Amino acid sequence: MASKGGRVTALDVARAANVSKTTVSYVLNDTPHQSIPEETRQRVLEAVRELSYTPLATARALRRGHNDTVLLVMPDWPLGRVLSLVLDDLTGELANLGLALLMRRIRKGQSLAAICREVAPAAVIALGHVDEVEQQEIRGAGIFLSTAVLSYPSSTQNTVSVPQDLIGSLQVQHLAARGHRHLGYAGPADPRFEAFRDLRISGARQACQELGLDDPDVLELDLTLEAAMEAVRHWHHRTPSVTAIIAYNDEFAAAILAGMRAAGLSAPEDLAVIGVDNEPLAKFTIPALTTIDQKPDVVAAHLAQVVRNGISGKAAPKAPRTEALELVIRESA
Amino acid sequence: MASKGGRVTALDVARAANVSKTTVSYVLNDTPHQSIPEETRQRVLEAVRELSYTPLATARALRRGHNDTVLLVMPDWPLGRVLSLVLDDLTGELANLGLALLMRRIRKGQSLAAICREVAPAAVIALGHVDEVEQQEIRGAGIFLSTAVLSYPSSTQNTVSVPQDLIGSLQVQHLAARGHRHLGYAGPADPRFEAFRDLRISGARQACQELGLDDPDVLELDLTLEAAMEAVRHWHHRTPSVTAIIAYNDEFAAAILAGMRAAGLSAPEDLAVIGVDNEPLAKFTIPALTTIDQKPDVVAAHLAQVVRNGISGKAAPKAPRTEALELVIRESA
DNA sequence: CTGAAAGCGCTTACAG
DNA sequence: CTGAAAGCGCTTACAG
Repeated sequence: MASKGGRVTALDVARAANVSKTTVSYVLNDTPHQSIPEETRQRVLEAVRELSYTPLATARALRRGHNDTVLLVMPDWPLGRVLSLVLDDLTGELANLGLALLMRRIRKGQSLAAICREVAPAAVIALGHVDEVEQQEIRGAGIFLSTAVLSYPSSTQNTVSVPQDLIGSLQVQHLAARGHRHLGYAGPADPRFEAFRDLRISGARQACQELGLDDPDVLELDLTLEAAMEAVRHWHHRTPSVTAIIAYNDEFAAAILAGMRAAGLSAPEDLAVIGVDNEPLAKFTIPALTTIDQKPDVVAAHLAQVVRNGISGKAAPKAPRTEALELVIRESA
Repeated sequence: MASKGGRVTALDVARAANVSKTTVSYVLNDTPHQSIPEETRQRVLEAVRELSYTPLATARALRRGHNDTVLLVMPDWPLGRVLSLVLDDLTGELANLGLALLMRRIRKGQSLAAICREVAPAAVIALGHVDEVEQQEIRGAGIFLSTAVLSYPSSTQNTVSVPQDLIGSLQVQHLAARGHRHLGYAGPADPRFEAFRDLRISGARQACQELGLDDPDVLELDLTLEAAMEAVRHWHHRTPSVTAIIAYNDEFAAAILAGMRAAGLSAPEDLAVIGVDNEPLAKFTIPALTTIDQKPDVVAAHLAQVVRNGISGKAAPKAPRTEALELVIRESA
């Protein structure tokens, strides 16, 4: 069946259908401004089916100048729960656009532009910061869109950012609404979380200012029961004593809850606690954890929309701010 | 600089270095059995640097017959924590082999073989079952290796399976060692978890038989406090009363713990509980959760090894069984 | 040691 | 309405 080497090519289909490769291509791509008689069309499709022909993506990509992938470039970040869920949804959204997700880790010092030149994707989603020069280079190099930066304040064009600062401020707003005036912040020391942490803390700080609260008492701690107990004691015995804790995420929140219990305190009376992420276990902590859900489906849908618009040259859609975030009130605060 | 269209090609480099494209390619690929004088070599590399030349992956792929990606095909499974971690590690491992991970969702009825023909990846990792015919087709179609099936009993060639049945049996073994004779099983009703759940349950069943325990009392429940309370009451009031619960994962385990607390029971005295996954919050439940950790790094390393061997035509390495699993003993069982 | 040339499988002006 | 031909940018026998 195949001409040689086993692979079925457009030429094989053309022969079988008694047309030229050109016609095969026109039919398969629904090329506009071509009028192909239904009868011919059917003959081609029949041959395609008959021979189980699948166009080779690399050949098409070489010709077109770019392939049907969205390159996702990840720095050394741990692939956390929320990001995983976003990617999960995103693969589905992109599939609807005929695109697959190509994941690549990028190491410090590697040039994103070089990777883009190599891969020639339809679009790029870069996690983390991309400097102006590289952005220029990428946008200039191909016609392809380069989009997105997760988690950073939206400084640049086509930036998708999950508003980390807003997370911090939502946490504070909820605690303030519950009457808390003196807040503590429990976050990680690990530099890999730095970017996220600093944005969240700064959002919290700003909200405190706006609401006339004290600046939160920030503590960096390890995720151990001992560290949590110590932190809890520190906050509880301070003057004026801290009455509510903003946790970097549910993990820290759960640690604080466990630390409180070990220290003989109970939430939310002695100390209220609010987390971030709405981890699956969060509703089963005791007391059940109040937290901020970053809606992965909203983020993924927006990301896909940005890519779609970018590829077709349209302006980026308005980024969700509060829409991507949901306060989940349970018992801990 | 570039000949036209903006893109710098091997020809531009060749001109700049005063050699032919052939030589450029030889230098860049370290083609064996070629003896290129150091001086020429340097001249080429210098030109490459000068022009910021990056070979176009699609062109190379077209020529070679396959590209430098590993196609990861996912069925409709939710991308859970463990799988995310595996993928996270895997991207790093594959990067070391010069491969990127291409994620594609596959819908029921879509032909995996067709996707492979389209993408022409260096290797395929298919999650879920792939029938024999398609396996043949994929292996036959290209020279590329098709590998892996997560979670299924290793029936076929090149199969990587995280031994789900072993998870169930490890859970039972631990509970039995603690003196429990009458066990309950708490699992999901959602059919998307069916494959995993059934394997885990069957592993648990088998272990019970081998150890002379009763068959576990399996309950399917929703992840709500109410459902958990009801289940707890059911097990507690049964005759003979169940004394330990095997949970499908930490989420179910945490639900059971919360249900127990709501029902006035305490773990592990009234009912011991063991989970699976070692979720980040698991060490902060009260009491801290005993669980089975599926070591994502071990699984990822093995997966990468399978791919590496497959590509170079070597036999698949022995699959980890117990090595990929670790019993994490805390307080709940 | 080096280069001219073929060819991987597509798409798309262009000519009829 | 249809096809012959060029060309996307590589790699690799092959010939010198």
